Amino acid sequence: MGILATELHACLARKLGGRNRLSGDDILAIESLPLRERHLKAGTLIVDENQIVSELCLLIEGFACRSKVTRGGSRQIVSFHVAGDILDIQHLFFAQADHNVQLISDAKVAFIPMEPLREIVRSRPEVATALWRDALVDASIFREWVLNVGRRPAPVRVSHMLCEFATKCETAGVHTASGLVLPMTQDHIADAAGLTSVHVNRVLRVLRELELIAGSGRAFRIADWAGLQRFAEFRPNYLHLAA
Amino acid sequence: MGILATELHACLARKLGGRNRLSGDDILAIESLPLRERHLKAGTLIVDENQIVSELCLLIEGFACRSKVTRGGSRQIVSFHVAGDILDIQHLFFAQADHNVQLISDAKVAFIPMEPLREIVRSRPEVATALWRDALVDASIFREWVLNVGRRPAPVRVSHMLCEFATKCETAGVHTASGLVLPMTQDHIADAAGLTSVHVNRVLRVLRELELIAGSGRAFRIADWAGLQRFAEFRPNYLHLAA
DNA sequence: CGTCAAATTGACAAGGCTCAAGTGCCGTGG
DNA sequence: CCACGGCACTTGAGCCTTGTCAATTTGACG
Repeated sequence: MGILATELHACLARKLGGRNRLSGDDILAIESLPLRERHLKAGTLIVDENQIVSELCLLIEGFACRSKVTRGGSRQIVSFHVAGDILDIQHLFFAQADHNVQLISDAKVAFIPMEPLREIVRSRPEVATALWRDALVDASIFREWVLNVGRRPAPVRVSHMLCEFATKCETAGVHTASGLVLPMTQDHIADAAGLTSVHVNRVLRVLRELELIAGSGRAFRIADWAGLQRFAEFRPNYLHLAA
Repeated sequence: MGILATELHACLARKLGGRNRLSGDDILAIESLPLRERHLKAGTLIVDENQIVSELCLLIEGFACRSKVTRGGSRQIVSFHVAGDILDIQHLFFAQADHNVQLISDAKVAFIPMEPLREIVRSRPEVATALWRDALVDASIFREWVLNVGRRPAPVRVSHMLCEFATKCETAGVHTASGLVLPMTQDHIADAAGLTSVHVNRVLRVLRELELIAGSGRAFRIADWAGLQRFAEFRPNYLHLAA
């Protein structure tokens, strides 16, 4: 395992320890997990729908998303992920995947075999609780996405998505919200918002005209963080960052 | 607790035992939970957004939904629930609610105080696992809803929703899929599908013309279950009913 | 038989999609 | 160092799905 592995374990321990009280033994158990590190290219499909999954994937560095596809072939992204996120905890219980997990940028990930993890979950309730809680936050975010995609007009919808992403990035320590540089293309944003990339482009232009964001292409930044949040009706409570 | 309480406990035990292996002690622990039964009227708000929640609610009989509301006041229903469903397990970990839970029909529910439940979760890993798994199924359904609302045209979207609801009803033993009588109004369907009730009405007419459903108003039934599933591109894998 | 909520229908408006063309950027190879 | 190719971004025109507004009908229930 060595030095490198320790860094990865630390990432996991930080993630789980953050909002939970883990004992020293809990941390030790986590650090004893075997894990396999990989550097993967942008676009790599980590989990494919219907695939049988036997490892958990932890995102150490970079960005990823989960998506589902219509029979007609249109894609819907259902979540974005940043460094520190656990990508498919559900496979602790479901062998077969019901969605895709794909890298948005080049990334560093760690794979953990399910079996030892299941053992820890059985023997260490606090660790199980920490993972469970994390999954519940995910679920809360999905609910907000249903609302966002179902009921908000495109400009608000896209802004809301940007606010959430910026907040996740800031929380993960990737960068500050106001300096946001998006790893995703307008196609990604479109697939996440349930819009076309053409329309996302137009919406971004409007946001630029409102001086909520500035710059062009992928390299834009949030020009007015408070204003964008107001416009997006963004209230981060559903991210359950506190407590 | 007596005879009546035993029936409610049985409901919970059945729900959790179904896809999990619970020991006799696990069942005993569940049956020792204090619970409070209530008969409530259609429309009752069980959980209000931002409210502090200290009890878990189990739906024994009847139908419920969870919803979120836009600043502008439009409502998005994020899930429907049938007899046997656990309505807000997330409050094991989050005191503050991030969405509403409301009854669609008159219903019988049971409230379980969180503290004894937390104790069981700490001491009985198998019970915790069963609850956790249930929450992961919920999350999977939310993902499907994001896809449904984000990427499917209205007629397919509504059909898909009907298929899911019929399947949940059948699984819960409420009635068979083909004899479905909806407890919800077209307003509910609209708020769930991210459409207007006017448009839902038009869509239902189309489905009737296609002879996928029959009857009028709320009292319609599925006329062609296989056909409706095909039309809706409904694949129940995301409900994780097996294994 | 009156009342009220839900369902139904029509006419019109609009937000977002499709199709299509063009631009800018960046990495690669000559 | 420059030319080329590819990919993402940008913009325009016209269409279509869905929303809005408003009136009417239906059905359940007291």
